[in-house]
Amino acid sequence: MTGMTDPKGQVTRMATLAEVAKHAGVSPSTVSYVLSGKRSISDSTRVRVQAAIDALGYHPNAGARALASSKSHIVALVVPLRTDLYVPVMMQIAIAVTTTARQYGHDVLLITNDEGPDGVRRVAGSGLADGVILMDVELEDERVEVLRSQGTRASLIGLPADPTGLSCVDLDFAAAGATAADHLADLGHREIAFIGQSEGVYRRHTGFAERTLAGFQEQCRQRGLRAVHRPCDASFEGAAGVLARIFEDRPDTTGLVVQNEAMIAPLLGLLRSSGRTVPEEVSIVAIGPDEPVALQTSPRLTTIPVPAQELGRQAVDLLLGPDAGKPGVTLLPPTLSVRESTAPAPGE
Amino acid sequence: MTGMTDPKGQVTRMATLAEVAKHAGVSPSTVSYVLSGKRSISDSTRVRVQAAIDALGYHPNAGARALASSKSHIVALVVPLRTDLYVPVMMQIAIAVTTTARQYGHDVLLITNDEGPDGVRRVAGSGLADGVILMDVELEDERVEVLRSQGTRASLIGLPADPTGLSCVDLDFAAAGATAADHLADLGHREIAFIGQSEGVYRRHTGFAERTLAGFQEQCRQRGLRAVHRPCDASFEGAAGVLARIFEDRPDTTGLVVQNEAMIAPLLGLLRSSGRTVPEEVSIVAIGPDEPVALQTSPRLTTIPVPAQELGRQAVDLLLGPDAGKPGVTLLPPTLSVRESTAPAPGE
DNA sequence: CTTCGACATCGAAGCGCTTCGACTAGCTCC
DNA sequence: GGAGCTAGTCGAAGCGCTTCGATGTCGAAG
Repeated sequence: MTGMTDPKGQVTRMATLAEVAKHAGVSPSTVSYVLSGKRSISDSTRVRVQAAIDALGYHPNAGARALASSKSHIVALVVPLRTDLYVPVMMQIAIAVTTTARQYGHDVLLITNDEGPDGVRRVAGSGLADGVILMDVELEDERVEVLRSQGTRASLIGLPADPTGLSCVDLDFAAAGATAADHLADLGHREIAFIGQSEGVYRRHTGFAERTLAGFQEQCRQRGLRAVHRPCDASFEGAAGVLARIFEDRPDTTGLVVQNEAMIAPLLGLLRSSGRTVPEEVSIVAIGPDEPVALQTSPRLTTIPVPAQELGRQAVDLLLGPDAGKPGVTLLPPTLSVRESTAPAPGE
Repeated sequence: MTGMTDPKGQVTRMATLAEVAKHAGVSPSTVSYVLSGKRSISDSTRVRVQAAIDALGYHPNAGARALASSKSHIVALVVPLRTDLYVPVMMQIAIAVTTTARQYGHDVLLITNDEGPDGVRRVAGSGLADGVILMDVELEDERVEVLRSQGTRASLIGLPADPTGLSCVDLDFAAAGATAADHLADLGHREIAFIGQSEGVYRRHTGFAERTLAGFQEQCRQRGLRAVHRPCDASFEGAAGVLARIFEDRPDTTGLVVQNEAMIAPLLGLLRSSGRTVPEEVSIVAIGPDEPVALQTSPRLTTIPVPAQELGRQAVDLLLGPDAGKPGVTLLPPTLSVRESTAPAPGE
């Protein structure tokens, strides 16, 4: 950041507020108040100051501003390093967070989880960020403890075991699981299978996977469906093995609920090549993928999408919005987009 | 950032360097030199200061540090909003950039392109970032002009039309296109098709697409292959249409080069259901996807991967490394991973 | 015609850090 | 034995901004 080049190509020092003040013939504090609007300013001076700002190409210095006001106007977004969760959804959330934060005049600092809880400590402790948004929250999450003990402003995308005192937002995955079961039950399916995330995800107690499963199983019970759950690794072989086992164990299975976005394409391929048509013989509900993926397949998928954009937006609102800091859990209701991968059970 | 809670749960103000100095019985400047290592310090004081730091849980204040040193230790990463480029690759780059930057003691600020060139102007002009990394660089890119005129430290992932004075790194896409052609030629294919990005990508003159195509076509000419190029939208119908047209126009086509990651799965599905086996009847080389995708398909894909991780790492090295600031273009040589989607042409 | 508040502006005191001399020992070297 | 070092430390001057009184003006209220 050496400075700007003037029309002659000379590098000039960056303009300061004091210079703007001199150029406009007012005191520095007046310029500051013009910028912040924290005190009333006459139209005439406001115009003059604005002109000076434009003339000098002035940008307030972020460091100085942060020091003086002890507000950095930065939020930290902690993203998982892992690649076993659906990447496009992460990206969508990250982008939604960034654009929403900009609307509050904030920027977003990207923190990867390889620093673990220390990343949060560092960023909050140094005043680099005014607040923290955590993605991929686990049930027992060290980072959450750090946030609590530092009194850091934060909002979580996902639910820890104990959300006391925290702002959280997430899809209501239990309801999503139940909705999927309901949809298949309504179509007359009686024997269905749930193809989930890889074992590791369940072992890590990433809440969403367990909540989905619980909601699904409970609803199956209530609707009298026979259901099995199969974790599934993100590989073609994984999908093939799981699928084969399902139809071996329960040849009459006619409905599949899939919560493993990466496996959708392989599954469809496998079903097709094993001669089972979708949706005539097997119906599929996908939990997780958003529009793009669902529409790229053939047949188009009936889905319960993760509202990535909305999650990102709300996380920022919770952090910076009018009633920021009020703890509470926001669960977004799932929506079912019925497309072409589900149909009445055979013989219905 | 209210502060820390002490063992009794009281919120305490954050420790300052001055307090650390007092606690250690030295002057503030000494503490600063301990932290920065810019002057020699006796072991005994170093130890005492370190003890004070630990005791008080001191973290230097980022804003003050930035103001005093006019270095923010932040780099801005400008990511495209668009979703028509391969998202996982972007994400991998972003993560590689972040972890590499941390090794240089820097953090990463995420800027989305919805601000356009102004985002770059703002971040550089305010001293928020020490440098900028641009992704998805277009041939004529406004942001590049801003960087030039502000004299901002920057490195680009991708190549603008005129890279004079800039540090750039990218995959050698021309070589990648040539390598793909070569591989198919070596296997005896004579009639091949290039399935590319959506028309929009070519229209925007995103350099990589054009460079790939040029390298591919040139090599086809030299090897005496008949080749056609077909842009392809990211939808199932798009893929279906393109594929149908290819085999209508040139029924003897036996090789496909695909530079459109999202379309790989649909294409494989379509080929299978149209009764063309891969690789016995049709060989496929994919340019772009990295490991995960290539291994999730069946058959596993022969690919020329985009070395996302390496691109991210090098972009940061170019920005912060030992000989930062030296302009120049780094083109990474493509690698061909031969897997199961390519085989000798039928009848060879 | 005072008195009071609202409005508009200024001055100065920091915010917490870096950094540049300056200073003190304790050496070496001739 | 004084000149010239180097290593180790300190003090003070900012970096560019925000913010809190203080000050001056003017019209409305009494």
